[in-house]
Amino acid sequence: MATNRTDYEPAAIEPHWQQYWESQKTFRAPDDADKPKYYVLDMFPYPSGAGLHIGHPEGYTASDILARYKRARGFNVLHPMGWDAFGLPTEQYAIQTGTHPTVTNARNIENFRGQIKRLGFSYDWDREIDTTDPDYYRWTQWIFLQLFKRGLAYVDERPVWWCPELKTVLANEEVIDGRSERGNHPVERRNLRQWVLRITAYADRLLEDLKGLDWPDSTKRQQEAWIGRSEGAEIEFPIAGDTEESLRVYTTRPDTLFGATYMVIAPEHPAVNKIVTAENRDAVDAYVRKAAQKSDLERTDLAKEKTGVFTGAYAINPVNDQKIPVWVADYVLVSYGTGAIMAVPAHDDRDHEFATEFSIPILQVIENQDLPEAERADLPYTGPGVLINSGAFSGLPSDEAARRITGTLAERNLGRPSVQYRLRDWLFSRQRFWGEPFPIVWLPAQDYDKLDADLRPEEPVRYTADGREWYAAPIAESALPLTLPEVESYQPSGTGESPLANVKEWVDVWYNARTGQTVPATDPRPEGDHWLAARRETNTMPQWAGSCWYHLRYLDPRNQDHLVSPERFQYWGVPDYYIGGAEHAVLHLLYARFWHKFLYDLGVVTEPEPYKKLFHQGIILGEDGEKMSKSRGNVVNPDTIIEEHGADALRAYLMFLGPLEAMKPWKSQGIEGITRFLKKVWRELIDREGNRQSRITDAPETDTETLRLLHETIKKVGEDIEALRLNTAISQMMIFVNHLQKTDTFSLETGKTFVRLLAPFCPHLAEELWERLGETPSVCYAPWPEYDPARLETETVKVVFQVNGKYRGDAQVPKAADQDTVLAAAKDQPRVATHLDGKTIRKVIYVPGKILNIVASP
RNA sequence: GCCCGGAUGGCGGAAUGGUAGACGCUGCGGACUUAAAAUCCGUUCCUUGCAAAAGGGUGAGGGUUCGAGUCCCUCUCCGGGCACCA
Repeated sequence: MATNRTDYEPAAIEPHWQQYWESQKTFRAPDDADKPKYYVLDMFPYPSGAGLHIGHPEGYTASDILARYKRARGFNVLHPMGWDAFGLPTEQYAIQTGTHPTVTNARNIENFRGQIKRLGFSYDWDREIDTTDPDYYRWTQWIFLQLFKRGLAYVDERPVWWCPELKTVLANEEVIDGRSERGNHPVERRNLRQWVLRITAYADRLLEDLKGLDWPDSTKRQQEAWIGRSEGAEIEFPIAGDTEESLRVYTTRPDTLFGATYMVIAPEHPAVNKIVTAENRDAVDAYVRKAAQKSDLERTDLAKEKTGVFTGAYAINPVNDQKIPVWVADYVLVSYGTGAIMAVPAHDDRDHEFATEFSIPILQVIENQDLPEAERADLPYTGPGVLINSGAFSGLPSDEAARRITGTLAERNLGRPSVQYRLRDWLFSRQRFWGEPFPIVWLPAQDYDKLDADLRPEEPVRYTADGREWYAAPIAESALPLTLPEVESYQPSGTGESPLANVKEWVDVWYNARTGQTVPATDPRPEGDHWLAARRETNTMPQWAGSCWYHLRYLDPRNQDHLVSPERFQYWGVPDYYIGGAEHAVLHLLYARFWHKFLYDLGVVTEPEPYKKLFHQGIILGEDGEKMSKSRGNVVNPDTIIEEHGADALRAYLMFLGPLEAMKPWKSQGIEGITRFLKKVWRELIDREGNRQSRITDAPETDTETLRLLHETIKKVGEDIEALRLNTAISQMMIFVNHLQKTDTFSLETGKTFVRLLAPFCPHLAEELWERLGETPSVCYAPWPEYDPARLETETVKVVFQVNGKYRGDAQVPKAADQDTVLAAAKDQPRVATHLDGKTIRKVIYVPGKILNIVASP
């Protein structure tokens, strides 16, 4: 079965074993195995036209090593791969060339799959999934329907990020510094009707459950910051004069309420129009218009001066009945808190800047008495302290004052404790063709009344356009998947509508108000008055949708009745290890947690978190130390490396570069060292005729040093794999092979043990050697070697001698030697003696088996 | 501005508070060869020294300790995240 090559020729042995694994289905993960399960998940790739990037095999090799190791450890390992294939590049290619995205997608997947297979990863290809496959997105749509029914999906006309270049709206998470995350195009605000998912309903749980996750700290912190929980109070400020109006503000510092010398409301705040006085209206209107035109980049640019206008209105401070002016300023965001603030210039940097700019009084109400007298009046001061100028509350520490002021206001129904989140609801619709269609139709108001109760969401979802009200109604679950129609043009309209809106024969349907079934409007209307004329939703879902739950579909990829069957989930559960890039820290990883928690609430899964253990592989830079990019011409193509050095060498080298999580540059010369190592492994085991080396004996290993090093290597490689310290695992294997090279003879058992250690890293070579050493394939299921702790022990140990902390020699001493014996041995050494000469020993520190430090002074 | 992470030879990196530089790359010297490739051996932190050895050395400065790359404080630089969220 092994190849007949006499030399190490990866180009011959790698395809051979890849075919073997494929034909034998070596990595098929049975669902009914009588073994403990282990689920290793990779972040699945977007199959771009550019093919595999070197960053893909980095993470995938690490997970593959873990998967193969766990298999050898007796686990039934689930290690799947699939395609996150909806997305803009494929659609843009379709726009440019007219090629249907399905065609491009199939071609790209074909290419990716081939590249991945050439790397020898141990995926169970029977479980391959593709988010654009109707059998897959049927369940994405199904989950959406459940969200819809439970009131977690709604439409909202709201200012959203619109990217003129991409001709679509983007989520907050997809906008970085006023530019699109994908493509780096400028974005602007537009008011559009959008689907939104109520992720904020899960904010507290998403935050709370982070604590129990075994994730990189930085990623947890990023999610924590993104959710941005803050505790404070909402306070009611009545508007002065003949009006019932009042402004509600949110503040984290109710203790500074006496220092509020003005208020600010956001330009978009609905109260602006109601409170503005006649003489100020023109100026306010102009300001509001201007603010609306500003991009958020302009609005959030810290360097710029604060702007705002006075509304002419005054509000009453509920604690002291002071009249304070109400301003409109764009430094207050309508989308956070209540869209209005009480401004305390003495104790807030931003308010201080604004008050200084517009000559508004600044009143200190907090004093930090830990500061020297001279500095206590330095403003703004934003820390805690003791209240001053605050009526009955003066003299209280700020934290206690905050509680008492909130309590007093609550009694008068003018305030209450409040928790706010920075997290906004998730903007979930895109004006694109290449995405999951929403399983939703729109009905006019009068028809919505005819809708069966079972089809109605908890709260009606509706919007108004051209004076008519439209209501959302769900398509029957049994009618899923709702597939994408054929279209003639993929060009977005640019008006905020998807290309699907142009496909009349798809959009217009007869909708059954009892069952949710639809038939095309081009067909005759079916019998019965419960068949209503309806329009399909023409937006599609964002790319994140499919990846929110893919970890579940791998468990049961062909199930036609369930997203995942309870039995399959019962056995496989959620991934034990999830490996992927840190760039998804808040996007995919937050969305997926949200959907998974929702599925948990539905009872589809019985675990509240999808990814218990997460690891981010670091970025591999180009040889010049810069990020790889086509324009720099420093891109390393995995295919080229495989041709020159083989997949095993590429895998091992990627792991050997440095710590998996670190950002590190690629060096073409470095891979030579790995190639040399693999050739050396071959040569130590195989002679020139391709047979087992004659110096390998059948007898048990007798050389104690070989045995000790072998067991040390078993221990280190195993422990390092568990911790994904794969670079040092490879170092240890190199040390071992260097040792074998120096021995005259070693046993067959020693050789076979080493091959098993090498197998997760370089599986092709390991299979080949395994068979040539007389075993039958596959090495993948050969049990992982156990190390014998007794073999690691030596009779004597090396103790380092130090005088005053400096190395002055060492000696092998019996393990149980006591301090006096070792001290005597040390003193015997001339080098130690020299440094003790003329000195008195003040102290001796002896760490058995490690070190003997003699502290001596004249 | 705030919050993280990092800084070790010519390079990638290794080191439960216990000989800093494992392993690999590169360079240099040598062996084998007609020659080359491949392979093997030696050497490769700096200074002094023929050597033995001595001194210095993990971004900078201080501290804790018998002993610090590792722990603590201050600072510099680099990378990442957040950034008017009241």
